[in-house]
Amino acid sequence: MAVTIKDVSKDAAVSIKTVSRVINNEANVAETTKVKVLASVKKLGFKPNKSAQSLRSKKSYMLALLYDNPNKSYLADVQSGIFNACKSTGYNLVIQECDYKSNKLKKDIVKFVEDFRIDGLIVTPPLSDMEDFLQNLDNHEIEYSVIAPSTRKPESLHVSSNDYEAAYSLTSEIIKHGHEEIGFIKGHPKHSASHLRFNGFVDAIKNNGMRINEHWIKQGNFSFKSGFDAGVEIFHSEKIPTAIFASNDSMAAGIMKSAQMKGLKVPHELSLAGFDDSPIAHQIWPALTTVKQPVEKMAAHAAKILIAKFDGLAEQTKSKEFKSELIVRESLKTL
Amino acid sequence: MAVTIKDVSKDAAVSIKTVSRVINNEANVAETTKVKVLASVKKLGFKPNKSAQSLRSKKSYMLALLYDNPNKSYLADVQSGIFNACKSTGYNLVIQECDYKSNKLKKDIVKFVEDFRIDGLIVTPPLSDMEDFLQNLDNHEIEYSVIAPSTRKPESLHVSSNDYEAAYSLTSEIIKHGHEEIGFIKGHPKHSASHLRFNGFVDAIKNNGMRINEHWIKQGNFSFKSGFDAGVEIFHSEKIPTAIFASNDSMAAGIMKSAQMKGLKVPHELSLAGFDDSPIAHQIWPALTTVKQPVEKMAAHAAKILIAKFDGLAEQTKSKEFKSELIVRESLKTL
DNA sequence: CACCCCATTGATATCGTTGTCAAAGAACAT
DNA sequence: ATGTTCTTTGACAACGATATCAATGGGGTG
Repeated sequence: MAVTIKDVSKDAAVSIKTVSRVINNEANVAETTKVKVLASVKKLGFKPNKSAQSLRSKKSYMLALLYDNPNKSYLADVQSGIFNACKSTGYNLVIQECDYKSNKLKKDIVKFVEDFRIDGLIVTPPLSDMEDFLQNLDNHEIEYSVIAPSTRKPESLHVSSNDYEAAYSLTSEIIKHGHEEIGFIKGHPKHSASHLRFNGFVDAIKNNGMRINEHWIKQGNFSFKSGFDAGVEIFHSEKIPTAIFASNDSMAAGIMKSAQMKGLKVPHELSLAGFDDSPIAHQIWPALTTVKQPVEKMAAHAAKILIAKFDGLAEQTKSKEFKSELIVRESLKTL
Repeated sequence: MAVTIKDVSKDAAVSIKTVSRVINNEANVAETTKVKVLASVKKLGFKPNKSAQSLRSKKSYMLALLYDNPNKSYLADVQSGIFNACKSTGYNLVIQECDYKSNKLKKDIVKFVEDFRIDGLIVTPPLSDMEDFLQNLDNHEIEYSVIAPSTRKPESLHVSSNDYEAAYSLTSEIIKHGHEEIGFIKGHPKHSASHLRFNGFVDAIKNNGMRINEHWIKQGNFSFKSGFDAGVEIFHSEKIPTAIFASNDSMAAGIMKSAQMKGLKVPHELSLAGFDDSPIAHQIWPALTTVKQPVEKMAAHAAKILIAKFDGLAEQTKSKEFKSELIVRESLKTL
């Protein structure tokens, strides 16, 4: 039924092995032979049988995405990016949900990789920030690529974003709008992005000669509820800030809810900013000023550098930092 | 390195083929032999090599999820459900984004299935509502399971939800809250759920002896923007309803935005209801009254019935209708 | 011209499973 | 006791690719 290498080899009048060489891009194949074989491949519509390749070559052609992140829209974007990157390469993706708090995690993942013969992992926050977890993968010689790691060893495969700079410029933007009393809601403490964003905020405040009011700095965990709770706390105090920068959009939405319940008008009485540009950022009113990261592109690149390494093309596709984009919307008012 | 059938066969002192029979649950294996083999399998931690199985048996052990639905949270839930169902079975999932409007769709999907040797498809709305598309799969003898199909042939594999009944009871609930002037935003016309929900609304209105005001019935397409636009239109007219039922939460959120921009207070001056219980439903204020469908469970079941068919267990796992749950939140006010 | 080297190619074994088919033994009917 | 059928088991081929290693031949060197 299906076209096999054998059919191609007959059509091109070469040996099976030569066809194999061509489709695997091996060296030492004469250019004329290559052209001939590729013509036959195209003519017959040949697609190598993944199972046979995998069985013989011991590669599974499967990547796994490791995540423990309740943000569905982030997950969807990451997946979408990886799938697109895989599409043309013959690799497949499986998704593996994790529990970063589990003490069996390290063992479980090693077992998972061995059981399913996964070729490589793509690791997302907060797992990407757990040094011992990554070290364990190294120890077991498991290949992986990291999205937004806390430390970026030059030899590791990773993609990162400029969280610090983005938080710095968003904060500067808020200041430019005339705000001097600004609150901040920190993200999940296990995510390195939380610290980068906070540091960006702090430095922007200081470099503008302003001071931080500790009462307006609250610990959140990226969830809507944590933002809501932080808002309730802040609005309970006698003096409230004129603007609040939340480390992500969900928390900003939470604050907005608590503000609206308190009768505070956004942005007239309180300006708000988030981070991520999740769908919710423009599905509430007023729409959130935020920072958009190219999550899909980052994820795609994370997959690409991993695959490039497998295919021996590591030189062409390297770790990279992506730039975020500031999006100013209605929730930020000029004082 | 890895444990193979051969190792197990030696340990259990039977032939390779007998081990194969046991792990595939084939008939005609003596009970004592079976026990013996399973003990060895467990002892050695044997896991069959998927590639070898696949190569020999011509099955890929891969399912594909077909979707063309911009709702990320819905997609995430569907995926999550399917992955969970696959986990214990040895099947894998690949995700395939489609364009339901493409005239090459039918051909593309057939090619996709053949190229990747996909064992079966899981089809989501709106593809699940395209009769000719499904018919084409039948013609090519491609196995599939449908989520929320418009017509439910008894012999087809599908899972459905009680959209009509849920819309009927949500509408009744709104009426019970004292509303007599109720608007409705229809969903995407290609989704059968849109019509089911609308019919449920219409019948509830009529059975309560009330009348429909055509000016308050607007066509949407499930997007936030279509809800927003519908809201703008409705609020532009001289008389506005006391409540609006949108066919999903995104559109309800869109209406809420347009209401708030118009200065209308929800729920004091306008009650709102959505459908789906997406994250946004409780991330805006006031939180939306809505209907929660067990999307994850439905998707898991869709995968299960498909896999059951492959494994010859079709009798045990059948097509099924799932019940939705009414969730009343702040956006619905008693008049 | 003889020699060696390297680029190119192919014959054959092999990956780990399942399919095919036949054999052995148990159970049952005649 | 004999033939027939059914259950249980195993030997061996096969799936479709890649790995290994040897063969071929053109080009360079002394």
